[in-house]
Amino acid sequence: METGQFPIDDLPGGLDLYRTLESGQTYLWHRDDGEMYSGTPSPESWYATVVDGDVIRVRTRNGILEWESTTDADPIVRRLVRLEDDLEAIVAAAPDDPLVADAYDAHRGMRLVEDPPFGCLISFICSAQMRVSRIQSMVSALAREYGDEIAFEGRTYHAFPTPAQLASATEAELRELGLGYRAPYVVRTAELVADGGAHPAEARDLEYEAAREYLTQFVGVGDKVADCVLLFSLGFDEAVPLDTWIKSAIEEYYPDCDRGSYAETSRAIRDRLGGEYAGYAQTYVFHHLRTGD
DNA sequence: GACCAGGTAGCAA
DNA sequence: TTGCTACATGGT
Repeated sequence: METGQFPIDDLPGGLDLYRTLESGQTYLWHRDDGEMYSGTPSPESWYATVVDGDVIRVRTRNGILEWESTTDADPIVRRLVRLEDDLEAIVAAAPDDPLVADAYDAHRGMRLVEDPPFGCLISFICSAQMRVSRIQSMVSALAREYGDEIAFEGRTYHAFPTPAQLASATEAELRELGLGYRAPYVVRTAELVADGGAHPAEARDLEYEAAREYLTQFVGVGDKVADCVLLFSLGFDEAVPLDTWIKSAIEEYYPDCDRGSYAETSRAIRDRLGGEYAGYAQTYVFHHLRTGD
């Protein structure tokens, strides 16, 4: 086992793992001590994920971010929870807006995540018309049924399935796991990636709106899911997914940003939320409104 | 038993 | 292009 740590005090803006990993941005982590999204974790509890076959566990205790892994996870942890982000500067540069300010104040230390592209893509295909706790259980089921098992420190972890592993699933099997009408979307998208027809990571090299358009070629991916993948996996911090919560926020707080179409409303709200880091503001507002605190 | 959840595909006009 | 509507499922 390899281990390491980061002093959180050295991170501008800090780090709140609970808010970062249980705010509905990522479904590729789980808490070792029980179910996600059901009560707050104890300070002792670990969050675990599998990246490229390596188990990575993290927790924060006494002002220290600790990790344990099957490999040298230092650079991986930095990337997954975006430790390099100057969160303090991002908050300081946020638009002068009461809702955004309240959201940032209420959830100090929440960072964006950077999920692996394929897992992120499938997660958000599953997310359509679903509550976050159920998305988590659907993604966990996919890992349990189709992903590699990896033993680490007396526990068994499940990697998110590769495109080929997921493409081997049938629609009927995935319906059995409770994916409902998303089942064929997941299978067809996995097949497309497994066959080499396209890969979500290829969107990284494109300009923002072209990248969003690129991602919609995957089955089950519309503008909103595409924005989630751009924001939570591909480094497009300006992406603002227009989900039900943000739409109601637009209706209540930014009615002039409602331009009818997704593309035009997206431009208006991105501009309103500060442009470059609009997605950061969106993630805080989403979490703030959804949790009510 | 409605109503809702980080929406999208398919089709008509 | 834009505007419907069907689509699964579990929790409140």
